[in-house]
Amino acid sequence: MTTIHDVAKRAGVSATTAKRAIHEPQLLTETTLERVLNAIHDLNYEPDRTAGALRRGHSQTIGLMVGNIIEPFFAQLTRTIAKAVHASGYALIVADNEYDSNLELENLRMFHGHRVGGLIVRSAFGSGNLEYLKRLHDQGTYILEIDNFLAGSPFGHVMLENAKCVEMGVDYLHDLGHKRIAALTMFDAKKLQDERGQTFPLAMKAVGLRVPKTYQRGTTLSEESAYSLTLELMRLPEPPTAIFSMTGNEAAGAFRAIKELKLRIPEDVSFLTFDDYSWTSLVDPPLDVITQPTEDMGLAAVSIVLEAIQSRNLKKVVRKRFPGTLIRRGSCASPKKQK
Amino acid sequence: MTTIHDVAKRAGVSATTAKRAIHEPQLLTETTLERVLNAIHDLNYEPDRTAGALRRGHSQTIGLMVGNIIEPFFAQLTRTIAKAVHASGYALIVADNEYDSNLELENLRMFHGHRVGGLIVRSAFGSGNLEYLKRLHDQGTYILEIDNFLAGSPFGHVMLENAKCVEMGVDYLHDLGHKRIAALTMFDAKKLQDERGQTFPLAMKAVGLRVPKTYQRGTTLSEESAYSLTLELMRLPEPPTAIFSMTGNEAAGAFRAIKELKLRIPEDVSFLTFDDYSWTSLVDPPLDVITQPTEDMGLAAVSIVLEAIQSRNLKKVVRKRFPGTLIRRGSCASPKKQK
DNA sequence: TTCTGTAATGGTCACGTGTCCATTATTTGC
DNA sequence: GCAAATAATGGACACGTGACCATTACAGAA
Repeated sequence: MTTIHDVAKRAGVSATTAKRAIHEPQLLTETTLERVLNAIHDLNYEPDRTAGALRRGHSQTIGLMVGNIIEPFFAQLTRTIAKAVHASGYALIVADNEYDSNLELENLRMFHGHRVGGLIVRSAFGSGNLEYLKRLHDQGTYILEIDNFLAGSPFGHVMLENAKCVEMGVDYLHDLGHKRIAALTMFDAKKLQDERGQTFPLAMKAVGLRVPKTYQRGTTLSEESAYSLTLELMRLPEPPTAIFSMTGNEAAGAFRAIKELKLRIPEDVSFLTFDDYSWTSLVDPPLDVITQPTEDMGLAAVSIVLEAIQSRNLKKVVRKRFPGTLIRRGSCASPKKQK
Repeated sequence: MTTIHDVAKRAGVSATTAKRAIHEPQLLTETTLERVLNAIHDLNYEPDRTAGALRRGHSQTIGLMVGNIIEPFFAQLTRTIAKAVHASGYALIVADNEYDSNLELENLRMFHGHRVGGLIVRSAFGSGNLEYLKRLHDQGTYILEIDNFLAGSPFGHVMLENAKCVEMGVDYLHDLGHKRIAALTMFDAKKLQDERGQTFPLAMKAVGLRVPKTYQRGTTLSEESAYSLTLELMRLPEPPTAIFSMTGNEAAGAFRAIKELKLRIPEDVSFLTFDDYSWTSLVDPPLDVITQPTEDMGLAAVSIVLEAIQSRNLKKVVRKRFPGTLIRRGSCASPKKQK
């Protein structure tokens, strides 16, 4: 394995000087610098970051824990974050918790073992791992939550303006004349700290509507559970005239169910969902969506984390919110048109 | 930072004994083992893997380089691989090359710097980085290609039976009576080492058909280029009666173009694509697809890489192929029905 | 008891780097 | 032309671990 000593030898300088060519090139003579850089190039030298990490106390590595990499929201986030992280010379270690606290804990241990400098985390529900996150922080890892945050969390976060978005959606449907609106979300909201689920009943109340008990059944955020919940909702004696899906993932299941019931959108039921996934504009009719500035959120997260690490200010807490945008494509209409 | 020495002190044993509790517990007395494990638990000790990596020569880390994390095929692959890798106590560092050799090289350097033990790579086209991969291998990283492989590559790979799948697709369309079949793929096949693109003309020839010059225009594998290519193809004086998309990514663009031209599937044009992405069964009509056993391929890749690393046999070359499956949903029909 | 073999535990060192302090070359001020 | 200041380079050491060798404890055979 080529080391800095090999480089130094070939360039005819000391190891310290060779190191400076990498970290503090302005301290070297032009000719010395060139000699070292040539040696680095000739030998294909690449500094051993595992050694650097040992000396420094943490690796030049950022951990990213998402809910489920397959969901386009997280895939997009991962990609944006990976790119930004690499641009700063850091590596990105990725894991997903599958919304499960136990799996999450295992992955947190893994991040701990690798002494990641920063951790961007989309926590599983349940907040069981907040203590471990605090320990990680005490031990030198900068923590930033993304997309949601744990109750009582002392850490910063980057999030969508969930409440405003839900209000926007409810207002939109209410203005169209809908009274029976069902949300696909987790309804056990107090315990689960899901802003969208928590806001929905409040937003309904604000426009003078209420959520029937029969609509208050939660999903587990999966496509399958949204599918079966939608089937049940639409078979009620008084089915909703509009369905408001709180994630793009659930939307796929709900859409499938509506198609299967041979219901027409928007004639029989209006459909609105979070997340502008590519399929939402390919289906018939194209769907109305509330889209998130995923890329901006990812870049913001990386810049917050790297700034904190590089300034060695692990105590800095940044909390940032991003607005969503409603895109109308024709899947929501006035219920008067409905039979 | 808690180290093994702190653990040893608390357990009243030497550091070496404490280490054995982790690596060779069978060598210790039951009571000694228990004392050490308790100390580990009490102190929340997590071994510093950066130190271990320095000593061992490589980190307990696998690198994964994919084309584009956003594409569901790679997202699914990433997830499967991440899970399997974590289960063996390794971490996964992820990067994507965006099909660009320069970006790929930067990421390879990053992997090199982190001394990854293994690398699963979906190379960008152009094979410009084969030399760097060979150097990485000489230096101690086990390399496995996935989804494609570079011309002249000495490494193992895990791939779909691309030729058989293309033949299957062409046979299917030919049996339905199609003569004018257009493929959405890269047509500069010799240079670009794309099995699907290379096989298509051969498979056509095998059933007595030929590919008109006007159909021999390539895409860049992106949704956008497939969109514009499809527009052009369908506006030809003799447009194809069937379109065969070689990736799910391109299928989205092509489908969008067909919809925009108000053409009906399958009445006006039949549509067949690789990759069973979730939207393909949501649109109207649901699409006929050739699906890949993505999960199996990911698991196979991880097991090959970990086996090689753990047996310290970096020279082992494994080449494994997986079959694709044709799923018929109604987007392909006999051209007789077409106007 | 004494010897021998094995089980159990302890000690030492190097991995390659980043940081700090020390030394040598060169320029500046008078 | 010489001291003082500054620029440029060199040397020493510790980070926490895994690998290897060394030592001690103990059981069984004579």
